[in-house]
Amino acid sequence: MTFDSKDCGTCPIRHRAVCARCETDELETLDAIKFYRSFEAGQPVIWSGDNMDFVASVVTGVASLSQAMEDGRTQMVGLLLPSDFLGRPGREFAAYDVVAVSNLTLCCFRRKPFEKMMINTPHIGQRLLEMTLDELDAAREWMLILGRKTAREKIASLLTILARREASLALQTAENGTSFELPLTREAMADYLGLTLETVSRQISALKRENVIQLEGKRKIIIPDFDALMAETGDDADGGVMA
Amino acid sequence: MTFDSKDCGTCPIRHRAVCARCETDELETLDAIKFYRSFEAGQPVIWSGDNMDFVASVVTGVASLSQAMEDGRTQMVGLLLPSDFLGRPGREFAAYDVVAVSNLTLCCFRRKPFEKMMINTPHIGQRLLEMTLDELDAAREWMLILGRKTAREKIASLLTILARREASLALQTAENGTSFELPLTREAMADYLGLTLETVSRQISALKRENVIQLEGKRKIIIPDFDALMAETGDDADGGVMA
DNA sequence: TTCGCGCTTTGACCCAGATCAAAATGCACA
DNA sequence: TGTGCATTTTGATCTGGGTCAAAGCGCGAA
Repeated sequence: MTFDSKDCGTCPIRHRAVCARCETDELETLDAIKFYRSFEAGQPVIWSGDNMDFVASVVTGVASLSQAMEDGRTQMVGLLLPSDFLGRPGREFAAYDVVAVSNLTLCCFRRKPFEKMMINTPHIGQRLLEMTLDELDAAREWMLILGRKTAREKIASLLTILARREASLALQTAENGTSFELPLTREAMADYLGLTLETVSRQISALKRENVIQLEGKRKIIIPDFDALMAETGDDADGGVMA
Repeated sequence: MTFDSKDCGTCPIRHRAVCARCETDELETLDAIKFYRSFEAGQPVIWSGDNMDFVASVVTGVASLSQAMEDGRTQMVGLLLPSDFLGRPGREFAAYDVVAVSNLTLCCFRRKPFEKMMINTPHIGQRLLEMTLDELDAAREWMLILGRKTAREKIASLLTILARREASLALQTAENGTSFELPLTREAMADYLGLTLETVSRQISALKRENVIQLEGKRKIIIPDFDALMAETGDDADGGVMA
């Protein structure tokens, strides 16, 4: 699937991506250095160490960043949803393995001209700083999950995070409980949470058995009572929303 | 200990902190909104949720950022060494507990004027973006440690990280192996690594027994063969230095 | 409609690291 | 020079989640 429209005006992530603050003329400059690339679910986008001559915004779909050890142990270190930014200005080689988790469309910018543009287009740098600070906060929440939570709390936390991000993108606060399509395989969830896929499967079964969640097929999650799920995450009762 | 000098010219972190790129006139503007604060080892700097009307650079000493769960489980999510930045422009309340791990001196900037200054002093925003991207990379390396490494690998990784940061600050590449003062208690190391303090103690004893490291007192670490320590981290043989 | 192949679930067993408990170390201060 | 307290070490035991193994699903291709 190729993303046909080159028109930022109809772009679904126009107001959230790295270009969110750009004026019309700035968008035109960006337009000259941009191109779209699409990947099918499961396809690699780039491997750690590869030369990376672009940076990009996720337009649709989900991508993962992960780190692998020589013996095969793998830890996911980033989960990129629509509007998230991929790559680092000034970095020549990819630092992580990037994989398309679902079908994926990227809006890519040639790296060199993008870096040049950042210098005299403060809007881009400002927005990128905001997004990076948000990612750092997310990484720190994730570190608490990895370091201190039980397997059950990890699963509940992941479902909570996915449900919330889903809700913030498509603003359907569902009538009868929340529900969403799970974009990750059991193995990807395990790599996210620092667990094995067997433990992920067992904990999901347990949450289902206790009716904290319901499954429709293998991939659709229904959350009858969001607070009940929250209570399983080990986090403060109040959504911990603070700043 | 109060930091007397108001003179950025003699500041030990002048060239690495958020003000690294500032010109003389910009330093003067910063000077007008800055003040120094000192904390003794073990003292809290601020608690999560507190109003935070400043941001700051660490001038000397070490501070930790951590998150606590209601039941007391604690995960460190940031370790701030000299030149590291504390706080987030635009954020009114602290998101983490900040504690002085050793005696600590901060160069604080009043938050509101600092935010205003960022708008028309691109050097500050640019430098902060760089530093934030570096922190995000560090957080992602840390996530691999938390999610996938064994206790022994975690300890070896932490010692490696501390030794490297130490080396980059004070450039003494020691004649006969590296050595450095361990700024963390066993409990702080456990909070960093997602372990218990008993496991930390046992693994350090094991590394000492096998002569991978030596201790001088409880806190001074001597690394007779840095490569031997590296081999225990589980990371790629080549320092994995890549951009 | 059956075959093959990912993905997922479930079971049996094991072990790294947690937990609980006690002793050792070391240093500030009287 | 000893007392008190925080920190660290070490030991004994327990357990959550890993490992190994074997079925269950779907679902797309033929």
